[in-house]
Amino acid sequence: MENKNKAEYYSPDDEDRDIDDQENIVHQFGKGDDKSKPSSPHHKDYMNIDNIEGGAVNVMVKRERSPPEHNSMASTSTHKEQDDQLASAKVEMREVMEENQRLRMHLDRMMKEYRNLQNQFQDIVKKETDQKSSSTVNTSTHHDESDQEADQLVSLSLGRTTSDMKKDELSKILKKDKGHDDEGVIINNNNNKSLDLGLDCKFESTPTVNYSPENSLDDQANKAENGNQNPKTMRNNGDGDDVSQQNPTKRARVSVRVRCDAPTMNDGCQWRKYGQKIAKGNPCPRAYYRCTVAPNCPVRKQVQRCAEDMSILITTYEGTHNHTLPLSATAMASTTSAAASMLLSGSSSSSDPNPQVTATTTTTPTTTTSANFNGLNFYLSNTSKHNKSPYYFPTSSISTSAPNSLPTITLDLTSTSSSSSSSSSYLNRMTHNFPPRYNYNNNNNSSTNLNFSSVLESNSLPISWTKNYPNQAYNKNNQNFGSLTFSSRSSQDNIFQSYLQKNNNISTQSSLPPETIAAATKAITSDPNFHSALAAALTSIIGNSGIENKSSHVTEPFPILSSLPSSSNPNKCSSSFLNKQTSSASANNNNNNSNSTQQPGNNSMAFFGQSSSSLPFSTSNKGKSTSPSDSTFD
DNA sequence: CGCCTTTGACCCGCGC
DNA sequence: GCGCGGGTCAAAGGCG
Repeated sequence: MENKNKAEYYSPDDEDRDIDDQENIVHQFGKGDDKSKPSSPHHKDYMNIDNIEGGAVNVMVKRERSPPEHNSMASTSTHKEQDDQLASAKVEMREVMEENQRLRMHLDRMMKEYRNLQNQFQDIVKKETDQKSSSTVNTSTHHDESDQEADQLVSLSLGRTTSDMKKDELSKILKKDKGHDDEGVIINNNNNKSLDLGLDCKFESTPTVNYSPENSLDDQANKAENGNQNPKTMRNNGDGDDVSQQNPTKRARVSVRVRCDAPTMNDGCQWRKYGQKIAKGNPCPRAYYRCTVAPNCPVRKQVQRCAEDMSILITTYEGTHNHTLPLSATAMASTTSAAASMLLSGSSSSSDPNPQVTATTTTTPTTTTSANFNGLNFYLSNTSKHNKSPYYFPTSSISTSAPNSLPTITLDLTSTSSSSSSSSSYLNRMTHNFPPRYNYNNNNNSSTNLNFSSVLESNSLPISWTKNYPNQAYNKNNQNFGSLTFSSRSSQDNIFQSYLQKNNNISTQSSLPPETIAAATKAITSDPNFHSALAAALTSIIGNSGIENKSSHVTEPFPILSSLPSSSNPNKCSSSFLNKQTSSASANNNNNNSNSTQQPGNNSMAFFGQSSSSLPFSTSNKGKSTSPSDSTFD
């Protein structure tokens, strides 16, 4: 039974159909697809309200038609029985529709509240920034306040904003920034860091999205330097535009650790290798790549095997794309944005201007800020002081290193969240509280699979951020790379719980202690850093069709399913990043070396991407390397 | 032929 | 000032 089919037969738009129409649906099902469904002769009709998700009411009634030559008595009783069951089905349909209505109302209310809060937040920010700018900031910092506010508006106002910082910290940073070149621009960049997270997936419907991978730290700077930047001049001009020369406090690097057999991790972007070095302390060479999507793109990445565990690939991204990215690249981009946002928001609230996290797995007693979105570990260490650990999730490991010029955050996708029981259970609980729409597996293994893998184009191990389920498919070595979880709760609780109550299949997984809900709600609502990451993550998920998409159905609280793949290219998903695993994913288990799998289509659901066109994640580009240099480490 | 990787040389920052 | 290490350049060669 494919959800796609369900959606075809009964979409949220059809809610206002009358019952007769629904009967038609019923008959359609009866005639049609579900040949595999068992059909009991004693229950010739059955209704399976198996998935009600954000208004996507899926009602399936299978009717086994009686042959016309049945005797009249049997036929009469059968008809009566059918009528009864039809009536009950109608009743259930009404209930479902009512539930759907309630959910819509919930969503509307949430959106209204959100907008109100946004407006209030903007007011506050404006007041604060006005005060600050009048006292401590020269006029150059003013110039984009309106833009900043607009950014905040679009980007959920989350992340590192001036209001996230305490006033003294704000003024510290502003003063510090004033001491540097390009201060005006940089300050604005600073302010835009996480703000741009929400802008990364501008609500366009173009096949590419604008992306600022590392928080758009220097988005404007990059734009400014557009057109005259080449590697040589970058290196020599000393304007501070070079990645390596920028103010460390204004840049962040995101290091992604994954278990990957392939030389590099296919993140969907196009890279060109420009150097390789043997770094001290690591026998494996470090490869340097430059983004080649746009000629002047300053983004670079370093790829290196972990010395301790050669199966771990450490990819460090640095810089900001000054161009639109292929959809296949936006997933990683958004993720790194979220991570960098957390890093910078953390560092902004810290007295240490250079929080440093390495990509090593060694842990130190140093305090760190860590976050884990259901196993996606964000290491955010700070060697100088205790931090607030605003998003503590127990699976996060901690690492710090010798000082480095650039703050770096590590997304550790290698750790198995199951290894830390408390957190995994906690996170799983959180994840389970998604409405069933996110739990699209037939087996109810709600695996949110975030997949960077380049299955098709290399032998890379699918780098999946999978949820930690026992029978989680698709992880070579049974590695769970964690998953990104967006368990924003609060007012959604009601919705989700109602879903869960409605759905017996899932209810077994959904027992959520109220304290957990409360804790999660509190964590989410109280911490701006979490907001930031969450915003980025949600932005990633929702993509263009998301928040601002007025035309999207109200029945789509998170308009993801509107992008349910129907036309995806199943053969190209080299960076199928967030494929919702379904039962079909079991096939992926068998295909670590096969290039024909990991299809985001059909039963899979891609989280990242704004439209169905996003699903193929096709990055194969002849002659261009989306997964650069397969021979780097050979 | 164009684009890519490779790889030695070079540049630069930092610590001593 | 010197050495070290990280990062980058750019010529050479490979590949499709």
